[in-house]
Amino acid sequence: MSRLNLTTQRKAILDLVQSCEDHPTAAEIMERLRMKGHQFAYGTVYNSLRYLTDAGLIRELKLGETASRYDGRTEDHYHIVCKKCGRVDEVLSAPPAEWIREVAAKTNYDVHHSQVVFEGVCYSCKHPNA
Amino acid sequence: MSRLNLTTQRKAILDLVQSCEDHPTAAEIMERLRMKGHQFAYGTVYNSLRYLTDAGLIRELKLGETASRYDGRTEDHYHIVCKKCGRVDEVLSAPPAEWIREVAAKTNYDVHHSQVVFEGVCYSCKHPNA
DNA sequence: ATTAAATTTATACTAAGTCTAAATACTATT
DNA sequence: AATAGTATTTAGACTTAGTATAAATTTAAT
Ligand SMILES: [Mn+2]
Ligand SMILES: [Mn+2]
Ligand SMILES: [Zn+2]
Ligand SMILES: [Zn+2]
Repeated sequence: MSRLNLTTQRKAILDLVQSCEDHPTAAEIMERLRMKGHQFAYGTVYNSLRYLTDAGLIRELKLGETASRYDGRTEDHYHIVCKKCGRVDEVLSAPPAEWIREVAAKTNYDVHHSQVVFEGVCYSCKHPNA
Repeated sequence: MSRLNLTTQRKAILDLVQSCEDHPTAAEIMERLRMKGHQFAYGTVYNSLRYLTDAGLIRELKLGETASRYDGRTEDHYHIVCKKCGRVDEVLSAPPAEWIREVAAKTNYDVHHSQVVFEGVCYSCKHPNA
């Protein structure tokens, strides 16, 4: 509940993640920071990503790969992973509220949140002809 | 496409996973095997779990925790994790086909599969009075 | 200017899982 | 049954992603 403290490092990392069209891993973020001339300590990148995630300014995605990915979009949305090329796209339609209610009723849980990862084959991989 | 070869180790691990009411991690599986008097090499447990998963006899669950969990139920179903106590329960209702079709249409993917993990608070954690 | 608190840095460490090479166990063939 | 060939297990080294620690630096407060 302490107020937001955006240091140079945190600001640079936030800017970078927000500017991404994709969903980079921590390693990719470090690489891109280096390309922009920044040189932050390894641990600082991880600390900052956690800080920014906790502050709600970015999102951490666990898509079942070995490494987390990060997302500058903070509104609720989901992802779809191409099992051919690995690209990750946005899924903006939410699961129907009716289904969530059904799950809550059947499991006796208060359902707070759902993480959905679709898997499939993307358009480009489906049509390999340029 | 080679035929199934259930060695002593693989059979013991399969039996154990199928007998579980819960969704144990590899470490928990090793622990339980040891309790039953088995003593398999660390790597063998991992190899066997992969083998059995590839053969479709068990399922690997990636619920966003640090370690994979394993599931003797092979029919399609989902999971809900209690953020208070960590327990993992089954979710047997499938996402509406209509929603999947919508996602496929909007993303231009062939959607093969979806991984859904709900998060919430379980009944016992909601009602802490015995 | 002094002190205190927060952050960064470098580096050590942990946890989960994979890889490798030797030893062992199966299978098929003679 | 002996032999050779293939598959599996084993022990242990290694990898990857991330966390923890302690000293150095920065920032904020008095
Ligand atoms: Mn996204
Ligand atoms: Mn299950
Ligand atoms: Zn693709
Ligand atoms: Zn609970």
